[in-house]
Amino acid sequence: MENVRVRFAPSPTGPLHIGGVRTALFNYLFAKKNNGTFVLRIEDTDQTRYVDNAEQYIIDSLNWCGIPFDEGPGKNERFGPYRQSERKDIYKQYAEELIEKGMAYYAFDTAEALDGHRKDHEAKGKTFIYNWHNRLKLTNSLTLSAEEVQSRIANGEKYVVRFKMYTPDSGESETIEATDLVRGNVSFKKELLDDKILFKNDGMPTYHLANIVDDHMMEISHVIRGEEWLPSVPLHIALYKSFGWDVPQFAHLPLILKPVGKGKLSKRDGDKLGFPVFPLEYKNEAAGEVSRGYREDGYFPETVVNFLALLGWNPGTEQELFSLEELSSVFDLARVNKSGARFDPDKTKWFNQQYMQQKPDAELAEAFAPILKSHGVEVETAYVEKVVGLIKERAVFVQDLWDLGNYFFVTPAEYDAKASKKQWKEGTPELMTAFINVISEIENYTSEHIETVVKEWITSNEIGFGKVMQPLRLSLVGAMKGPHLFDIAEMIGKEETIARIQKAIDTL
RNA sequence: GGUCCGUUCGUCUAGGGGUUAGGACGCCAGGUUUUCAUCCUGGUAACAGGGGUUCGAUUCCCCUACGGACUACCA
Repeated sequence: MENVRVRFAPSPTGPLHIGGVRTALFNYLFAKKNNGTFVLRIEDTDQTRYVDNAEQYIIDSLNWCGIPFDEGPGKNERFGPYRQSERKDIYKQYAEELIEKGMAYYAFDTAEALDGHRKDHEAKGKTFIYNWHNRLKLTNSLTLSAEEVQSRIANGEKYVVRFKMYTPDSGESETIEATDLVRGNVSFKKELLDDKILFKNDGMPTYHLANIVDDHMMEISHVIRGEEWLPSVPLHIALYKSFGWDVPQFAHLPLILKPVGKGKLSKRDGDKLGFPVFPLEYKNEAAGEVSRGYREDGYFPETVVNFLALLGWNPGTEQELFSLEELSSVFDLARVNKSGARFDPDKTKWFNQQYMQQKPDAELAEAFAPILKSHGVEVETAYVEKVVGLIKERAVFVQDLWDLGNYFFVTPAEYDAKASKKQWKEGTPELMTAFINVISEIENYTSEHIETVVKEWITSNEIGFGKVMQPLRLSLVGAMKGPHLFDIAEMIGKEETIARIQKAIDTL
């Protein structure tokens, strides 16, 4: 494909939702697959919803996921600026161009007046649409004289610019056909479409105008975005054609739905069901709220990328674990699903567990270090790495490591009640006391050697493995869990082994 | 209400005119591990409904139902 340029164009109105991250990811993958360019454009035309730190949050999120933009604010500004608020002056001339061509018009109707019309129609069981049906009954440059329009504008009266979507009997086609790379052919009847506002009375363009002007100027070849934009495709196509511009290819991605119930995934679902819906933790200073993030919850960026990629897309093979590089080479819009995908928190955990197993011990040990520190544990990195190697197969998150392996660092403070009752029976204290003597004699205190000696002792004394091993595990670990017992013994050392057994005898 | 889009195990999905409808997550059972987990093996479970077309439909067409998006001077 020649010169693929795609863009991710979020609105800085708050933290980037996981669905937005997926849109960004699919754009990124499509760009990489086709040797294209991934552009970030900030669509901040709504001044009332602007949130100050949102843009930085978006950029940080993309970077954390490992899908940085090639071109955007402050980076390779070939077609900059990339914030629509900084491109404000560009849009007005295009709105005016359309007016001159007779394809758009000034409208002076107030929001209140329009609201009134909508309510009146609703009361009669009809729907008010500002289009060919009504436009000649309203206050605009189609119904007002040129002088009147000029004087109103000269007097500073607020106005908007509306697009003349369709006029019956004008010889134009009655439908707009579009080809969507995900959905195939879609068709819209123009007579049902409304005369969308292109330019707002605050001097800012609406999304629709700014979007197509920028996509054209930035030479965007493929528009890959959420399904919520599908209904505006006819407007956008009409707009491109009005300007005489090439229409980019469209691909509308299916939505990500709630794990249970109706509708699309929202922040509330995360709060309710206990999983993040944002890539990074987000603090809303104004509301005094903190939204959890995948990063802070212990998910790896690889996990997030992997599960997001498989939400609405599949490779057509049975492979499920993909690195970003692999995705970049196999991704294909033709294999994107049409229907919405329910989000499954369980499966995301499974992905994290898979990546946990793949991660080198050194990397996990580094991530584990702050947690150890918070528990007042300070040990050599090499020791932590060994521990991590022994217990990571039980972990889903880095923070699980402490619960799974604290006994490698501290003496058990208490013993699992159920296990104690079951494993610590009459005669056990005496047996364990004798066992201490056996341990004390061992010179070469390695896992393998301890095992040989202990097994020999158990066999020759006809004691039974369970009678020794179970209480021993309880003594060393405090519960019936953990890796190979003699590995633990070696790790904590002979003295500590003996001390723990003695403590168990004294306590239980 | 209107417009547009969609519908295969509980969930993510493969498949596609003749298949024992495949995989993954979850769940259940067994095995391994003298513990737990991992791992292995097996099991559970689906073509929304009704009409066509056809020798034959889950697959193609239509209708219905259901789900979703949009219907702002928000994106």
